[in-house]
Amino acid sequence: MPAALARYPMFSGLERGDLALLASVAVRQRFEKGETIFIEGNESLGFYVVERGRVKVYKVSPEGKEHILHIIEAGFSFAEACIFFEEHKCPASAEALEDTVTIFFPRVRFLDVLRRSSSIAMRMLGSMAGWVRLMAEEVGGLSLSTVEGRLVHYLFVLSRRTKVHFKDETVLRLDVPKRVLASRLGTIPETFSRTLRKLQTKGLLKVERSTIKILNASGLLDMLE
Amino acid sequence: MPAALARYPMFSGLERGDLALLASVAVRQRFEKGETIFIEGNESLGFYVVERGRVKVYKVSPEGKEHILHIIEAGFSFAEACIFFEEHKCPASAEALEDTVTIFFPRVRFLDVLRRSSSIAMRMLGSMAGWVRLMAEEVGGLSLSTVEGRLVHYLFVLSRRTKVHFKDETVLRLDVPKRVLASRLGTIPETFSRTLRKLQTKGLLKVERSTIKILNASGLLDMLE
DNA sequence: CGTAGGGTTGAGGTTAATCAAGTATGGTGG
DNA sequence: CCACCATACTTGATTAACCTCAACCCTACG
Repeated sequence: MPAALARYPMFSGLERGDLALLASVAVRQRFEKGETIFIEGNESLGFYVVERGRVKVYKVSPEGKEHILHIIEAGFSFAEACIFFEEHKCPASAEALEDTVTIFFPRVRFLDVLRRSSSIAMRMLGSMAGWVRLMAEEVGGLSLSTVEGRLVHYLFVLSRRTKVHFKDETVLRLDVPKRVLASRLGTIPETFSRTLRKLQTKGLLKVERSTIKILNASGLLDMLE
Repeated sequence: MPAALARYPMFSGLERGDLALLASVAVRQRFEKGETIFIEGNESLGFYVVERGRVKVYKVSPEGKEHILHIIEAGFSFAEACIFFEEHKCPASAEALEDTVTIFFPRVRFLDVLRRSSSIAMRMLGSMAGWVRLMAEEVGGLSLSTVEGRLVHYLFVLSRRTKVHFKDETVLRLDVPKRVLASRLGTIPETFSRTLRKLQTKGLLKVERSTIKILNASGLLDMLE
């Protein structure tokens, strides 16, 4: 396991000893598609790195509506912050979007690891900082933009993540059901559908099932600025 | 200076040696009311603890509208996360809301401090985790609530911060101009004003200048659930 | 007394949620 | 292969929230 941990961005480049230390507390966990990993308000037990599969982190409003904060792809971590809260209560819930394998680091033992290795602590700081930035952008985006703007922004980010250039004729594949995407963008499937159609009507892109072809990249990007 | 640092929640209870280490890199900085501390996109130079005064952290939308993410009160820190970003670019801007004194920790020297003291690193992790939680709540609140809900929530948080009980006849003092509050709640002064009036019409509270008297605490709290 | 800034109010338009109904799509059992 | 159903998605009509713009009020202050 130690060497395997180095494959994850969060741990890559760490010394052998650090990796061994991490491995000594790591536990592999499996979740079926749709299975709950933890629920908002419950005690945080530790943090997770996704080895295979995909996880959604979400909050539920008082009225019962679900809003997805993040979709965690294989290779990335989540729930780091929870282990540092005084009452270690999770501020959100997590559920496997597909059959998923995670590497789990139990809270108390992992806190001890952090105290012992400043290299690992620094990685953790970097990882948490990434979350802060992401959420800062999220807050900015949510409060300042329309659904249309958020959707275009999502497509742009998606293209970077899949490492394709965002230009005319580029074809993007929506990797999650549209209703999940709608929740991710803070809206509902109906509005999502209509927004996609509007962009299509304007000739900016073409939708076919779950693939989207960019027809006018500069036109789309103009909407972000 | 070392002993003085222990007054801040972030550093309280640290050993003498850690405090000395911190003090050796700390620098006191002064900002006039309205003065910019840093601007989104610029390189992060370090992180700050507010000794006196108040600071707003905000983002500006493409259309030029400002949205305040946080108001940092005396005693609290901000911009921790920025020093860990690869390109260390600030994801938001900061400006003094009044004459302000900060304790500034330069990035490179502070990173060295973190490597040397795991106690300080753990404090830093705790502090960043606090930001993650705050922003998670913010995202939840922004996307799931109406202005009315956010306003009531703000009043509730304000009462906790000023350590008064949130019940009938409680008088709260808005400690920032209403237009700042509007921005903090992700709206504009007009809507803010109307929302306040609506709550008043419903007999839930009474507004006089910048003080608010709670008339029906349970009625207000019902709106959050 | 005039002006400026913060705040409030009104009319009108836009965005997006809700409710209700319709159209694929993809199994599953016969 | 087809009838059936469940689920995902789409579309339309209606409604509520809230932003925009424009005007107005009030207090402070020269």
